[in-house]
Amino acid sequence: MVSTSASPSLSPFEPVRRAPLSVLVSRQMRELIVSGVLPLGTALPSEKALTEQFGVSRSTIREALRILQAQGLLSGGDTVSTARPQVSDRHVVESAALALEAVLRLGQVPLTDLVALRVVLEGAALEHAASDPGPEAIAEARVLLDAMRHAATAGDVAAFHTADVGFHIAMVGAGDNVAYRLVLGVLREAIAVHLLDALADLAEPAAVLGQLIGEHEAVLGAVEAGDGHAARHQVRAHILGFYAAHGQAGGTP
Amino acid sequence: MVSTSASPSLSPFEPVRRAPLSVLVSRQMRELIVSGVLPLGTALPSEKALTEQFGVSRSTIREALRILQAQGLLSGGDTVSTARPQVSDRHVVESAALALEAVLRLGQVPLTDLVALRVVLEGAALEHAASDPGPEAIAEARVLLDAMRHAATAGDVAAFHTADVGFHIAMVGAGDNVAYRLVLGVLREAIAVHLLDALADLAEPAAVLGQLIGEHEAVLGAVEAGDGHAARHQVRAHILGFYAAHGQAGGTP
DNA sequence: CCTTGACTGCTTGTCAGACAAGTATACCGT
DNA sequence: ACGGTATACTTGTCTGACAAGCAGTCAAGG
Repeated sequence: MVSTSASPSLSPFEPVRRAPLSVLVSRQMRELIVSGVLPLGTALPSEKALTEQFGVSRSTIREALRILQAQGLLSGGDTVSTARPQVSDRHVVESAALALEAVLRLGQVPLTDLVALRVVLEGAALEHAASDPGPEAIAEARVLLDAMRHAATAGDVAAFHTADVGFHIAMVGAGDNVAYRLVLGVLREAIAVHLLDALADLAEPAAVLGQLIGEHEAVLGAVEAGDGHAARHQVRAHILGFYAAHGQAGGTP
Repeated sequence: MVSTSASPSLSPFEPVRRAPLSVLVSRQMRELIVSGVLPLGTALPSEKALTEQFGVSRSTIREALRILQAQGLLSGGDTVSTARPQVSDRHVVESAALALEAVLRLGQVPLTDLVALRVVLEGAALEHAASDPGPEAIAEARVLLDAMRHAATAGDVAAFHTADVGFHIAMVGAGDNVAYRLVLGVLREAIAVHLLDALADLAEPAAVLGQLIGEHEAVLGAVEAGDGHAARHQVRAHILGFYAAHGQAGGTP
């Protein structure tokens, strides 16, 4: 039975607008998940079992499960299989990115605002990272820098872009602040499509990619040298410079 | 008929794992929404009509609608009514905030990291705002500051908290960068519960609230004076000071 | 003319039951 | 012990049904 204890009708003349059962069930399950009662990786019982546990029909359970999957708290939903959905948190970030992308594409947020935010955030993250860079993140960044070089010589813009995104994420991850990594991950994912458009529309790809690689090297060098100030300014110049030169391609004015 | 044209099986030996129809339908509808074919405020057709348009059964349509509601792209879902869900973007931010809150409560992000992020972000936003503060935002901030004073004298911690949150949002909104407002809104919503706990646990509420009001006044003054540097440093001190003194209450270590 | 009331649809929320396709498991023969 | 089959179970989807609420419509009565 779903507890319907919520919302005591404070104003007696307003009819009690209870939420649909499916939403109530999803909230209860959500609470079980985020409160840790159902640890990450737990496989949920079958829909029939949930039917009995919550005292509602399978349709209702299924709607609740869809809600939780959309919120990123349950795996699955992307493929049809008999595998039971698992409690997961990987898709939560993806869900947040999806939300941000929706706001973006609905035209509520100009790209320039988003870029300004990214400059501030990434600058701060790198400044923080420079004080004590994680060695494995630095190593990963170096690998991705190599990948960028190869992609540039091969003229593979898409591969370059992938490595580029990875590089920035790795650099931000070199600091140990999870919040930076999270928000910047979302930001990047939302901006990525614009960026790829801009790269694809380049008149002289080789020259631009070469310059970008140089700027990446400078950023990496500054962080390795522990010079947070320089890292911040260089990443700022790197991002703003690119958007000033090639940012108009994507379309968002 | 839902177009199943996506994902041409590139590797013929991997069985084509198509996504459930409900997910496909939700993606199509999502695309219609974010691409602007269905403008904000549009009321969706009835479920039966959608049934015919997409060539799937009502159960499938309903699951798709639940997904879109969870993503914040459709209104409704919180109350049961015959009103058709409307295309909306207000709930998208809420959805992002929900995702962030989930990550937080799952223990993936320490509160200190989040606070550090907020300091950087809010500092940058206020520095930006100081260069050209929106007068109506400033007026709103002043009203909320008054509300804080009244709440403090009345000893109403909850009201103080509400006004506090509103003040910070108004100040950030004084700059015209939508991205700052968006992300900080999400951040605040995620932090809010910790903050309220901390306020409720104060040993000497009156003194602390008084000090907070003073700090808020200083921040407002700096922005009005156009001194971005001072605004950034003051809001930084304001946030870090509070969390250093009272931040342990919420529980997240 | 305006209000009131009943009636008729239509919509959502929920349930029960059915079936296909795929998978896991148990069981059985070698 | 091992391989292969049969069975049970799971998810995805459809169909049909019913209660409750809301929007009209339309006639009766003031």
